[in-house]
Amino acid sequence: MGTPHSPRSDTRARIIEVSLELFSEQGYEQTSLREIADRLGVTKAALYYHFKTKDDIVLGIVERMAAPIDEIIAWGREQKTWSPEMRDEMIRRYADGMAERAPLLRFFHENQPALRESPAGLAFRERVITMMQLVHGPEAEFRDRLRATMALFTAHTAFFLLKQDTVDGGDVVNVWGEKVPHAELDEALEAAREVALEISGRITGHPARDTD
Amino acid sequence: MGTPHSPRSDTRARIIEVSLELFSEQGYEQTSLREIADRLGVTKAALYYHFKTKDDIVLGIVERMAAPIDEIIAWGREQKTWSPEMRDEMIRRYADGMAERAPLLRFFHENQPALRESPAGLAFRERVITMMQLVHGPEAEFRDRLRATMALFTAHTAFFLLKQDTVDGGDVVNVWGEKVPHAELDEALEAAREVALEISGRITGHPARDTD
Amino acid sequence: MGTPHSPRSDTRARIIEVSLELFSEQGYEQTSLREIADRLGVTKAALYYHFKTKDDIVLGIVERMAAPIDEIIAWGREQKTWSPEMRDEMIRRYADGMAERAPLLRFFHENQPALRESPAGLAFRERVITMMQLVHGPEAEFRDRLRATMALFTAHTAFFLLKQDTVDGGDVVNVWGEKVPHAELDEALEAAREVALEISGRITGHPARDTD
Amino acid sequence: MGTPHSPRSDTRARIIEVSLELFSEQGYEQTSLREIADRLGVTKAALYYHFKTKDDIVLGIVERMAAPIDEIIAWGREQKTWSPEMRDEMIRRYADGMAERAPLLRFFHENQPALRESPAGLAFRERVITMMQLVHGPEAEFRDRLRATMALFTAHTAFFLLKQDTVDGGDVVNVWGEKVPHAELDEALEAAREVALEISGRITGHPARDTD
DNA sequence: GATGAATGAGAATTCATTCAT
DNA sequence: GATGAATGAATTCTCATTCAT
Repeated sequence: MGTPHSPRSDTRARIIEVSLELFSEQGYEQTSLREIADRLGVTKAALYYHFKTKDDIVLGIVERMAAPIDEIIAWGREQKTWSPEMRDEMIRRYADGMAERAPLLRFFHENQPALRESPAGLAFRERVITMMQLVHGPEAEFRDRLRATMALFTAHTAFFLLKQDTVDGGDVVNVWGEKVPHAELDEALEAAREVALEISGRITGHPARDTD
Repeated sequence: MGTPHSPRSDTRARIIEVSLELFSEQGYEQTSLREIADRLGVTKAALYYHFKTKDDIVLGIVERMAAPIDEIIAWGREQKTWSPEMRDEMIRRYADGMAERAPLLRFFHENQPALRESPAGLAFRERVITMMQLVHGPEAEFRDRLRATMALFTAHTAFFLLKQDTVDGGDVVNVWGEKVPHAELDEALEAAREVALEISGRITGHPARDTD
Repeated sequence: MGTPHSPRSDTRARIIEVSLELFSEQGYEQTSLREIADRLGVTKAALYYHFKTKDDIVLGIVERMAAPIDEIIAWGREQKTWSPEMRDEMIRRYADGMAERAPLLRFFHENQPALRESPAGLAFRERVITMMQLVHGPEAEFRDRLRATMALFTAHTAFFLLKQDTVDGGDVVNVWGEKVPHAELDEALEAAREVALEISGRITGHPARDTD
Repeated sequence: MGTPHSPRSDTRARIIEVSLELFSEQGYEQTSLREIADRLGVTKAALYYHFKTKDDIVLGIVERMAAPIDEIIAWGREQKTWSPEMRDEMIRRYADGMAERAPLLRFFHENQPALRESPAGLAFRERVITMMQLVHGPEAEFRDRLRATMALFTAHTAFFLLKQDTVDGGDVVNVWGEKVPHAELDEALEAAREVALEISGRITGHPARDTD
């Protein structure tokens, strides 16, 4: 014990991976279980061995993918009092590693109607709200809450503006239809962090009070 | 006689109204034509008398509802050269009247996967892109384009944060689950305009050049 | 009176014309009333002013188009006794004027399942049977009945083999995909008559007996 | 054990069987998937487990049923040069076993409009054309091509003239409404072969040349 | 002589889900 | 761990037909 001595079924992991990929690209409703199964080279029934329902797959996605966000939240909670420095550090940590987080965020962002009622949707929404509360601090007024929201959104919006629609092999095309050299991607992430901090920088907050 | 002959059947208009309502509340995929027909007290086939396809209803929605946005675009185009004043005026006009525009924006915002390929989706996306270009001006760099995007998003995000999920009769509940007195709504819109202008205020642009 | 002094509605006639055209090209089931109405520049409801049902249009077609066949039948009945000469004259008369008759025959030939039960279908089938009986004469045995059938079929089969699928403007394309110069059409009709007579020529019949 | 394991589910085969039966009796358009499913005692969805589309069922029919025709074609191709003997042997082989082939031929013969564009229709039409080409030999003139067509048609026309519409229990009724004793059926097939050979016998062809 | 608006019935198809093996 | 076969419920859409105007 201690050592994971058998790989067991990595199918579960692959289902999660592929599902997120497809859900994020085409949408939750637009992706059928057959499609997921086909891409994995298994049958639909196999999916049901690992997950009770389609929605349950989403729950699996959240569980496996939300860890980095939970870490940010955990860090935020550790800081006993809210401060502008902590606020900006939250934003920075969120903006960093956006590249890996993007599919998950895109998925939840663009599939609100399908997920609104689902346990997975609720689980995720809760995290987002917590993040925002930590950014704007306790008892914030509407203006600050809005700023916190927009600062966080900015990070992935930047990413979607450069969303990767591969056109004729590997080219990144932005939302305006222009081709984007790969170099710009880093530049964009840099810009995202900057603009997000601009927005969060206006948050006044109540530094004196507790985070919770 | 004397009175202008009333439109023989306003069914078409009512279909558009009800559809937008349902699409915006529940999502495009989650709303079936049966539901729309039922709420209107007609049969599904009646919908097909007025619209060739479900997607065609969305096109109808865009045509009837996008007029105010087209007006803003038209105004923007009239200004022959880009300037910070014009930039902010665009934002102000967009933020005003957000209350009526909200369902349309929410609908497009939350149903991207379903509309991405559709004619209606393209028609709308085009408008959004044009709006953004007018806000950030010609030949803008990524940072400014991102700011323009976020400034516009801020307007309706503010609205969604206060989205009206009637719980137990008529109460407005915000995204954090708090009940919101109606008074706050105006306050929120005011805040939205302010924060949006904060963001757009950072756009440098190239004032010398033409808008197009 | 006596002179047709007002054209009245020629719409009825045009419906019949266009319907036969479409039914013959695409099939009865494959042709919707909307299609017919559209091509005529009227509404579906207008069709119902002139005909009680879709099937009634077919009846109209038969009534207006079957006259030449009725003439052949009438001629056949006038000949009090069956004879090889009369047999061949029937075939010749049938083969002549095939060009105009073709759409009607094609229509009935290719839409059997749809017309089997319909009054129009029965009305037409009756004529065909009568024609065949006149060709093979009374109390014929199966072999002769089969020959009569094939002789008559030959006439329009020849036509279908050269059926007019206009490819890139006016070219006639036969069933083997070859382009056919217009000259060949007359040649084909000539061949049809010849082969049909070859087949009917084998019919022995019972010359002594009455036609009926 | 010992016995070859029986095919797990013969549903696919039964779908093909029943579909051909119904398509041939009532026509392709006139037969709904519900009807097929009902007669099989399964649900419509079960059909979709085995076939992607209604048209795909037809493809299945062709694949399973066209084998005997393919064999005749294969035999024809083996004969390196065309000859009157080969021509007549083709006809004989085609006429034999007409009893089993009849539903398939009737189906394609009477449902041309529905199948014209479909893959299954094309697959079948191709076979028919190949058959005809083998019968009339290479570079035939129109007259001979027409004769080949009619000779082949004769075989199943004979069958349809005696088509089995069971009226009041089991009686065979021909196209003229007469009851037909079962004995006549063999007689009819014999007649069909004879008349078909009469027609093909007139084909001159170009014996010197290759079949292809 | 015709239209605009609507309907009822039914069609093909899709999909998440189940279960015996 | 997974499959093959099947289901039930729904969905979009089409079509002939009706009828008040």
